[in-house]
Amino acid sequence: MSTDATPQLRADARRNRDRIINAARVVFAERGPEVPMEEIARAAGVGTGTLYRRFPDRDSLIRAVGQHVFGRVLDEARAIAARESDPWRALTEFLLTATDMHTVLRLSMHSPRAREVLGADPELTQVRGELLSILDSMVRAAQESGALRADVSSGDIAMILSIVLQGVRDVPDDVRREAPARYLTLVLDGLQARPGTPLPGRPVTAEDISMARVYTAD
Amino acid sequence: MSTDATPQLRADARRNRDRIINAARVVFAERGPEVPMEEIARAAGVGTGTLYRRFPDRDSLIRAVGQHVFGRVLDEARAIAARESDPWRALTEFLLTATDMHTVLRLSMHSPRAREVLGADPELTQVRGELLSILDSMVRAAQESGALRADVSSGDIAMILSIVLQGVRDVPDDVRREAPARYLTLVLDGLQARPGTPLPGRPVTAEDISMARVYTAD
Amino acid sequence: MSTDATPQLRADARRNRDRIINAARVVFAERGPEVPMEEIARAAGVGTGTLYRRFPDRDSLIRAVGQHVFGRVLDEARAIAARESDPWRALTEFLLTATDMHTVLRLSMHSPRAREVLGADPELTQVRGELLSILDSMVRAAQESGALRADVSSGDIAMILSIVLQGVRDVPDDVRREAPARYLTLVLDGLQARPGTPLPGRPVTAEDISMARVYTAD
Amino acid sequence: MSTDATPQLRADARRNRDRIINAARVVFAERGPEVPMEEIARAAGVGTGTLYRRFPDRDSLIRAVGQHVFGRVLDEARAIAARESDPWRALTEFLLTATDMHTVLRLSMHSPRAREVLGADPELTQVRGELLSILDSMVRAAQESGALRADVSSGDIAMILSIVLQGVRDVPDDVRREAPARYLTLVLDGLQARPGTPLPGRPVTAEDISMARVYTAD
DNA sequence: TATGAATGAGTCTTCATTCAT
DNA sequence: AATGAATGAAGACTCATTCAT
Repeated sequence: MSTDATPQLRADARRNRDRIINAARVVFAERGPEVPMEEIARAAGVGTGTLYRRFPDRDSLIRAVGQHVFGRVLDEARAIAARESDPWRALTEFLLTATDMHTVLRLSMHSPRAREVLGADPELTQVRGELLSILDSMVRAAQESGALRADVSSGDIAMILSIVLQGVRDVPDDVRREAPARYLTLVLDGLQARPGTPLPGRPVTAEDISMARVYTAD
Repeated sequence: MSTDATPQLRADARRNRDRIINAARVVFAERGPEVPMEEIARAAGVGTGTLYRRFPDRDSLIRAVGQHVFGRVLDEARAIAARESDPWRALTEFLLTATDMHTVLRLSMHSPRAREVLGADPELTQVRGELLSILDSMVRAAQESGALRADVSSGDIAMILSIVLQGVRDVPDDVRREAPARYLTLVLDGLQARPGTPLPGRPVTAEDISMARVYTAD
Repeated sequence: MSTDATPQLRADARRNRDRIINAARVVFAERGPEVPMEEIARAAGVGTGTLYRRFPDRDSLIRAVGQHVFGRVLDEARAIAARESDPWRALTEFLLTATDMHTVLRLSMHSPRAREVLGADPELTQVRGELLSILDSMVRAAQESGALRADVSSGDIAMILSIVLQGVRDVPDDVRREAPARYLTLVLDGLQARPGTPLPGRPVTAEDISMARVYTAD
Repeated sequence: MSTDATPQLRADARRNRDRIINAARVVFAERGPEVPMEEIARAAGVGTGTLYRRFPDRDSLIRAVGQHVFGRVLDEARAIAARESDPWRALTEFLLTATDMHTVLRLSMHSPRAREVLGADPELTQVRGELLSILDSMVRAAQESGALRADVSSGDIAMILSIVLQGVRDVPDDVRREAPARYLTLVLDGLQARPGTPLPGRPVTAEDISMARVYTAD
């Protein structure tokens, strides 16, 4: 975990904090970010009072969940960048790994409320920046190696990832589980097209989306 | 418009109904499907009493918006099917047209609540069925013509469409406007790959998603 | 009534507004300014929703009660100033009238909360300013006529009034009812003492208490 | 100190108890008697657990503060009665001393809650009784000596004291500090008026206020 | 014993829906 | 028929008090 803003905490309090974040992650995913706080408390096995002691309001809980998840993605991105020398494989692996890891986030973060809150969090903004910077390196390397078409930029990739991560619902379980990887693979084929169909619009750079929430396309 | 559940209505009442649906479409898009009803009434320029006379509760308003938008997509799909003889062009055009037409819907329908309501509406279910059937014909024809790779099915296409329609936020205006067409084009390149990378999972058929809400991947 | 910030209101809404202010005046007096809002609503014979529609939070209700009561005192002060030519009688009458009229306020306004809220209200600040200015004229005239000792100023009078208006509790009803007039009369005797005992401290002017809440000494 | 309900206590526990009472006295004065218990604990430099070990609930803490302060007034009253032979000077000195000593109490005790709790405490009732009895002697002696007007009784004096002790706020510091002595002096001048203006109401006796809380006119 | 974490009842406040005007 | 006021149930949040560390 890359981010950790809570220095010292009694062992039991620490444990509760973790349980709450995990419960919130799951419950937000299932019921949206407006679920009654009591539901989250119940899922975490604590009283509402404990929930509020740890997170003084809903927004701060949303922030904590966001930081938790983004921190994990960042760790993963760093590991892949360090380990994988082939540029196309690094990019591919990163996208698929992120997909695999964060089925959750794509569900958690759908709401104007969540977007606003996360967008205003400086800690999260920084993590997102680092993530984009790693992605940018991967994209450039893959283009230099000739594996990736030239008319896209790292912002495009981030957006595609975020879009695909939205996921689908109300389909058979196996379909839902496979969907992100399946459609990401399809897009990756499109990204290798040489020459591909001319793309409408212009390449979207990392700067373009520095104001965006990478994984929260909506 | 294909669907219309409210046959006779005085002219002014009719006008109110339309204003409300349009206001709701916009306000749902901007503020999510949980906006206070009063806000919708205000946007429509009517009192809450009038809103409730026309739509007895929030769900019925959500349904009406859904029917309105789906109806327009269906009309368009029929027109394209009738007009376009080249299968790949028909498919492409349909997807891009749907993209263009429904920036709105993708914003409106993100919530467990909306999903449930729309999923339970028989009228909407039927429209969706017709839409899927048209899409299915287009997909088969495109595969027979050799333009479309064989390891996907019409359910895949519907899901991809629904995913891309989710759209993005917090990016420059031109980027947001172009995003659906841009990434759909990219996917279409992937869909033409011969041979493409083997896709994980299995083809998703129209049956698979008959329980799904095509445009509400969330 | 001197202050009225609420222009047009449907007849029934107006009636409810008045009932709420009156109920709040009484209930604040009896139970302090932290009574559950529901209690006030019940006393006014309305639902909590109505209460909140009219006064979006507790503070705005406190403000409304304060304005209501102060407005009535101001009206009375003006009437006395216009009617009474003898300076000492004017002062005396004003103090006793205020006493008589506002048994209520002295009970309503005891709390840091109430003080803060009322102190921050510009409308109320202005009414208080006018009141002080009228009182100041009365005090100067009474001193010029020789009826009032010279070592006090209008701020002193306002403070004394506010102190006496605090009232007492847990005493027989007749005692409580008479207390303000009785002790004010006693003070008035002290105010006529020529020469009186030298007073510790210095005369308190209207400026000194322009930051104070005249009737809310604590 | 006249009253002490907690005989044996380890030195450090004793120290904690005192710190808590003093902190409560101050914090009640500043923030009213409904301040969160945690705030009092913090001001005393202890944990809430310690606070509750010493005082099982808020009421018992209010009682302890009341006993503490009243005890000190009683000690003072006894000393004055023993030391001062001139009746008017004894009365005057007592009133001004009480004023000087208890700026605090007048702030602490403004709330229905506090009143009720203190009124129900037998220990406090007894202290108050002794205090009234001393005051009664002083009043009678002063009237017999001719220094004090005859149309008042000891209950009046107690009430006046309690009223003046309420104090004022939001005025310059020097004014607030001097206010009780200044206005008590004014009243004392009124109390010497021979003949004074006829007072409305009737003399208030010690019996009349035996149910009252001397210092808690509110 | 001192601490501060956990609990949950009590209030405040919002807003979907009903109803008087 | 249209309006906007009234209602009250639902959910957020606070804090007195209890309890594990």
